[in-house]
Amino acid sequence: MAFDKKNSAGYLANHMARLFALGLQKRLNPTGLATAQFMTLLELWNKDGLTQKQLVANLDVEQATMANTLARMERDGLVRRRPHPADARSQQVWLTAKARGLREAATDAASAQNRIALNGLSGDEQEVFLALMRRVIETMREQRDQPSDAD
Amino acid sequence: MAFDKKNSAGYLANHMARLFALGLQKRLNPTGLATAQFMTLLELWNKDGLTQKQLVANLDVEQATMANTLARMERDGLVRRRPHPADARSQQVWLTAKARGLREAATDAASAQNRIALNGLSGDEQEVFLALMRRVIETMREQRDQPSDAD
DNA sequence: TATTATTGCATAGCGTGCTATGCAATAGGT
DNA sequence: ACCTATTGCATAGCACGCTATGCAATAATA
Repeated sequence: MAFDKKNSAGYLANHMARLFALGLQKRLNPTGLATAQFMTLLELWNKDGLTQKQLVANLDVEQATMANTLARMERDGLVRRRPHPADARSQQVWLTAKARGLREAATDAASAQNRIALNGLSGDEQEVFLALMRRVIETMREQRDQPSDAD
Repeated sequence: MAFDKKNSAGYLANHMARLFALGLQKRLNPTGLATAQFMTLLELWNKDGLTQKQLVANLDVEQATMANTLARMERDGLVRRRPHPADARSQQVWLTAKARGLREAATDAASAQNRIALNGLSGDEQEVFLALMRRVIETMREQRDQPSDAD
């Protein structure tokens, strides 16, 4: 029996994530935000002045990825980076007024995308679906963080 | 109530897909394949000599994305593109012996990644999970393909 | 048949993810 | 105090997704 993509969790996850990203991208268009910028803003709206290291930990992306995202956000006038008062290696990331003003429109866009994507599922099914994704994510994170057979 | 990423299907889908991609990438390393190359090979192992247009339709990616993936695959000696006998605009994509020889190792790698990712779910839960993803994908595809308010 | 529209593909440019690497600042060990 | 480790970040290079655009071949139409 050949490998069947329609029964492959990874294949479906990739396809689904691409569709989510496209939909969100389109809905975020009026705000001028890109998807990774929105993800980062979610953290900063919640707590301003985080360091790059904290953002990396919260969002589970690589440090280099976050450095580039922050550079684009600074270019676009969404954040400013200021030296950390206690550690000259580190910087704190602070929102601009512009970024603070985009919160409602952006979260509305994301909520709309989620609502529409899950439109075909009952309330119970939606809960089950989120819970299953959280469990699969946790499994893969543990797997990743346990090299088990390090050289 | 603030937007909560842990209850956002899109956020979870993105995180999950990144973890799947990383895991698959690592397992595919011995074969030298990249993830999009593997996805494309899945189609060609099943039916050789497809056109770029057919690959685009089967994998639901943009034409330009597939053109670049095929260029990298040709560079890596996985496929050759030959003119279509009936339409000079089109090309057929043919596997090399090298690509044919990678089938088992690559599909084993993907199966292992899927197995480990779903390790924490019961057999029933795995079926439910796949079915829910398929439904959400279908919902978003329909949404995307219905511009509804075209200009 | 000549003109126009469509189709199939390539290329450019960019966002977002990764690994690998380098550098400056801090922390630790002698 | 010095030397070495580690830590925080930036940069380079690449894969892979997207949109926008251009070109050549085919199809459709007047």
